[in-house]
Amino acid sequence: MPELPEVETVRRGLEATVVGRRIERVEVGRERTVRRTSPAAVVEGLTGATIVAAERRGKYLVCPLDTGRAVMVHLRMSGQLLLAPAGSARPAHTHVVAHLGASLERAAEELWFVDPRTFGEVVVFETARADEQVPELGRLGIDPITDRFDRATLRRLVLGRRRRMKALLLDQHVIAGIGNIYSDEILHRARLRHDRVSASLHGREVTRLHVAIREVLLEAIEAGGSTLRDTQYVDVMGVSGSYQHAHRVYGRAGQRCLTCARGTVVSETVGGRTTHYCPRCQR
DNA sequence: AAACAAACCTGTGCGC
DNA sequence: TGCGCACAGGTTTGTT
Repeated sequence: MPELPEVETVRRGLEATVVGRRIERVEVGRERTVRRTSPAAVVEGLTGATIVAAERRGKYLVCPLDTGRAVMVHLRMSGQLLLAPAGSARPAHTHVVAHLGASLERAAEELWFVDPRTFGEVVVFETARADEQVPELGRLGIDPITDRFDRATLRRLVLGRRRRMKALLLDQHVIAGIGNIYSDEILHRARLRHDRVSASLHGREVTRLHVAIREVLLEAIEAGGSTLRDTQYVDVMGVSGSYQHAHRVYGRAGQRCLTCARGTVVSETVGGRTTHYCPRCQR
């Protein structure tokens, strides 16, 4: 479910609400969620620690603690982090609960990790040993909303290999954070077909792609992400995003292309993922 | 090197 | 209304 814009929205929510607060108590209700280590490791690693920051790397959330450790959370398909008043009734599939002490601004609260499909993960790791304990963080590609992601960098990433463009955008080792919704939206804005071979892109196409990646992701963050009809994705306050109303191809199969007004949006399965595009204005 | 399928799970929406 | 099936935002692993 959540891609870079949704994870960034969650990160901002955490930054505004839980940074600086102490974790007083932790409950782990589902072993699978902490499968990397163990329930005891997560309880012991979090209890008594103060959250120092809320960071994002691609689709991963990382919160450094004041203990030399950090907690990594990946929401995968159906994970949510929700903030609630202490003692609130928990929704089904609440697998981890962190009890947060009161701060000057906020009363005592609970931070819930809710995840029906249980693909999501919570890992407490030692910052100094991140390479061995959370190796995937070190393998992530460049984050596309940072200043380092300039046109020259993208050009090198695209022209240096022969990958179909959609597969390239989805590869977290190349660019970190783009998933199925935003790859379709980005390629549509860049007017590129999903099956274009990366090394075949011309200079102007690289420029269009660079602009499209940044614009789509930044606009989606501005809108608080995309919440599809199953409302799986919400921010830490339980609020839905609104970028789904700005989608131009995702979920619009059979409908008129909003950009060229003449083509019809097509949906087909590519590499196991549903792919939407306009065959008329994407080449 | 790159493409593909399967695996991990549960919930929802659709057709009949 | 109920049932069964296809499908879903991600990532890793193993095979072609």
